[in-house]
Amino acid sequence: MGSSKIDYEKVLNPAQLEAVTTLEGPLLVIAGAGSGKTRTLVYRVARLVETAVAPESILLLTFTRKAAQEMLDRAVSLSDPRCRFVSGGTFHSLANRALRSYAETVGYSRSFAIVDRSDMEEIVRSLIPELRVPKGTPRFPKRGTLADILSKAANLQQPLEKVMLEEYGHFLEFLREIDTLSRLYEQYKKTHQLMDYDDLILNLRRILEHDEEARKNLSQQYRYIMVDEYQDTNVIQADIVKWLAHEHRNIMVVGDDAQSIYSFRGANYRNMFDFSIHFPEAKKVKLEENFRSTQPILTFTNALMSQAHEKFTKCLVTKRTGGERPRLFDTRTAPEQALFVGRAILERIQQGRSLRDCAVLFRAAYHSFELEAELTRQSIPYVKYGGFKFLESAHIKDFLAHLRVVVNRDDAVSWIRILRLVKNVGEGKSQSIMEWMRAGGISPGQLEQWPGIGKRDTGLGQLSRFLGRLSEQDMSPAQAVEKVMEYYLPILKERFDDYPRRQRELDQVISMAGRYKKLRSFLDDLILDPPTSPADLRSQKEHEALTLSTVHSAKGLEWPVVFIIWVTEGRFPPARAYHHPSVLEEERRLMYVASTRAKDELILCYPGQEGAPSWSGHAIPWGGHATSLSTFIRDLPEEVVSHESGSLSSRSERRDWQWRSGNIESKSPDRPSEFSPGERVRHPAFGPGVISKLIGHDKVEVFFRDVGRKLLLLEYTTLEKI
DNA sequence: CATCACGCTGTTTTT
DNA sequence: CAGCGTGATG
Repeated sequence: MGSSKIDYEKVLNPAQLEAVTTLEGPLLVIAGAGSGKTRTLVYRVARLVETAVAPESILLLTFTRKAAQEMLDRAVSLSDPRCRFVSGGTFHSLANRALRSYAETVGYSRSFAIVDRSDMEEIVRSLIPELRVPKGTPRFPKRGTLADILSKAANLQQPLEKVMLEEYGHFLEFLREIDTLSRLYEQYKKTHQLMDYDDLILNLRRILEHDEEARKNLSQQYRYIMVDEYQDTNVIQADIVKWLAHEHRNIMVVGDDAQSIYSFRGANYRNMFDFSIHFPEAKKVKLEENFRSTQPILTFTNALMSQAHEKFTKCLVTKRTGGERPRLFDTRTAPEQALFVGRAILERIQQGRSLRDCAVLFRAAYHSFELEAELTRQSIPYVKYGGFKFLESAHIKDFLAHLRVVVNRDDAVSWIRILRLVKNVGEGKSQSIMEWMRAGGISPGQLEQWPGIGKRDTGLGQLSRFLGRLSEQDMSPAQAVEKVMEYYLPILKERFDDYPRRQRELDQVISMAGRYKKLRSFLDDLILDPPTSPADLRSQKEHEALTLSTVHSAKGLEWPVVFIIWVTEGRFPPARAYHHPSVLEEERRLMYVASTRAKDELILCYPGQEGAPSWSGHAIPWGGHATSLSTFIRDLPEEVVSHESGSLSSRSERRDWQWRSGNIESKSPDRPSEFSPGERVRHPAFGPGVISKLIGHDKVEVFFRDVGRKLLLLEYTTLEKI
């Protein structure tokens, strides 16, 4: 390699070098956290391109598209601009691309639409009446749960009964109904040319299995395949890999069994073990040297994982010297935890850290609500990742639905959405209009010819003419979104009081459309690679801000200072109570992923009040168990993690947060007397109901701050009783 | 069709 | 508690 810009032997350690220079044949890389996995992939891409492999014939499958893009960008700046032409993306985007050519094989048209999770739930909702569940049946699962069950069965490729036995035992009595639902759902998708996330990969596999030509074409197109985060793939994805690499066998998979945290999606780290069964000649490489964290942090994570039941890796070690033990703080209660973290962040800033150096990680998005209120009070800027699905908020879905029906006329979900936005049209009318259109092969612009149209249905005429214009000419995505905005803005204003914010968000979506030539690619990308927050849409400029993130969204990232907050809560159903081994196992992996994000400093905290009430200040009703930080952390020895108290020192401080967080009950004699009618007061939590009780007024005006799915109350004003 | 009062129920993570 | 679904009422 005389022409190489890169001196691989110098920049890579021996294990990495082996992984990078083994270009032919199957290769399994077991890579511990922070062991330079991404680096290895990037260099391998560069190496392949340097050795005159056509970039288009390299496929890099990652967990998110962003991850693929970042790796390819790095490869470009490292070696060769042609690395830009490497195909990178997720299994889902690969499947989408393939299915746009071969959908007929699996009985679909190539113009099928993709439904996201909320669409799926909407379909399920519309099918439930057909199950004839007697009304008032107690404990029939909610649509979200039903969607979970269907999706899990699809992902695990197991019969409903088995999935329900294992994980939804409390719903077994409804097996028949759910089974029917499953069939109805499949049928619905077929008739309306819809595929959900699971169908994408399932159908890709089906094509690879049954369509010899497609298989040939695809495996010839991608001669060198790399899969990142292999521990997070499921059996279907493993099969896809198997088929794609069956002939040429140039397949490299990279993963860390300990970091498998997507079991809820059917991911199985055993795929890592099974790789050698499908590819017996596979070479194995272990990356064990950690380049990220200090040794005390790694000692902690090693201790954590040594208790795991099934594992086949590795002890993490580093050459980095020094560093402090991770610290574990018992903050007594959840509100104190928020205060504690807020303060600790400020301390780090005073010590010269930048906000960008710090991150706070947690298991579920809502766990940071209290902290967010605290950060707002302290005017600490933060960016939050994970949890709330920006794209699934009503106004965005409504807006996009108008485009989706133009691209795919059969997309019933979107049809019903936009029809119901029309005045005087609800569930009933939208359904019958749908059926009439399907039966007569009516085009969107002919909507106003619906025989059932009444004098008051002028809105239908408007919609009809609008859709007619929209589908007439071959519009660019940029023009199309402008047109939709024109039509939709009045509806938006009427339906939402907070329309200025929503309009701004729509403007951001609109601005994305300019980058696309085809409307369909624009819509597909929004579903397959959704922006995680409105902030994400703003130019990707780095903010000088603290990061808050769910552990899931923090995968692959690192920060000098990492806080982990673990919030007290119960678990449901009882069969999966917190002490259940499978829950502990899952939690342990999460904790592992979270703690291996830290470079220099790791701070864990938990509200230690055992059995503390968890939900809205009430005891957990279903007999589940409230727990503080799982015992597998608390029982770690002092040498590994220092146990400290994070409780607030002074009594007055404690009183202060107590009422600020709404913990004082209405009957409490301690009710703050500062409240007087008409006064505007800052208050961090809970809704008007609580406040009313607290202050003894039944009219309050509240001021919310939008923190995603939930609104956080910041201020309120009492109103005089009339 | 839209609105409201009432009763029931309870996890989260993402493509 | 609060979010959701249901059933009754304009």
